[in-house]
Amino acid sequence: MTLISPNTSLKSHWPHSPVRTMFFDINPSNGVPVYEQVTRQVKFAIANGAYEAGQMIPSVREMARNLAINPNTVARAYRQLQDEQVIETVRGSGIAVSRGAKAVCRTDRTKLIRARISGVLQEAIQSQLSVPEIQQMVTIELQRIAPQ
Amino acid sequence: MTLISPNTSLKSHWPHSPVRTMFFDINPSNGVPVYEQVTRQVKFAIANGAYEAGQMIPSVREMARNLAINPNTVARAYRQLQDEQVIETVRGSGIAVSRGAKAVCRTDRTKLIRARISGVLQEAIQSQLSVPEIQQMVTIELQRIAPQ
DNA sequence: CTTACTGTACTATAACGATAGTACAGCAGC
DNA sequence: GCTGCTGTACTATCGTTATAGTACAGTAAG
Repeated sequence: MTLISPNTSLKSHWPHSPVRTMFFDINPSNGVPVYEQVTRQVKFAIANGAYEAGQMIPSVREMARNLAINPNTVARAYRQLQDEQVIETVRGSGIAVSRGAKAVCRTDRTKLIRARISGVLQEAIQSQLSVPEIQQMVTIELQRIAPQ
Repeated sequence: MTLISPNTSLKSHWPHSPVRTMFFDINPSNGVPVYEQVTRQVKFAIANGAYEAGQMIPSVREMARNLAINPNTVARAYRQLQDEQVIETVRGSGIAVSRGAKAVCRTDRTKLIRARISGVLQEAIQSQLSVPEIQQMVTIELQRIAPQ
């Protein structure tokens, strides 16, 4: 888990939001490509309001340093986010969150999580575990992860 | 989804179980390596009793043909299962399910599914979705996958 | 013995993800 | 103008996964 603060030392062509902090968690041996983990977590951060529209996000090199990954990997993630209109580049200055980003990211977040849940449940059903067994596993694990 | 019948045309040094059928589902673009999908599903089949101890499982080449994948990939999966003592090779004849396999596979199945569920739930929590939201998603998807 | 199947062991190739390093154009601040 | 940052665009290398093809030793059945 890495602590990341949005970059506020540079001006964009939009007004800035107040400083926020965001937690990122990259797992290189996860099966999920690192660049996808980055795009996903930036989207989640925007969905949560950790990054507001117009705000600058950490530079490619800074993000790479913080996550202990290669700048090229971050650049690839940012390129993808840019293709999806989530962020806009201000050449020479940095990268800013787009205007409509929050709504898009909230939708994407729900879709992504729902798809993952669906996949796991399919796998569980296919492995011949009973529905009550699966429900119990979910309940116990959820209790363990998010107590109370 | 591919229908696979256990190979009963060959004799092993153990008595045979009656013929069973087993469903395999390989997704090449899943993020999960194909050879791992094969090992996992063979384990699940043994856990379910679809393959009993002493019974011969489909040959490398037959499995590859049925799943439309490369024989080398199947061989790699079988090698891994052999390392884990789940199957034993009878050179020239084929591959048989080991004696203690079922218990091992049942344990492994539970561990694997539990780990996947835990991972997804962690991701959901980390993405700032609320516990009730997650519970609702699980309920709905489970209902959709395994109705009634 | 011959034939046809087994598992196993290579080599080679391709695709993809990730890293390392270099380079260049644009902007901010001094 | 100079310095230091920014994004972007390469090239090269490495490891993993998957495929294709070939080869060889062992077994079963005729």
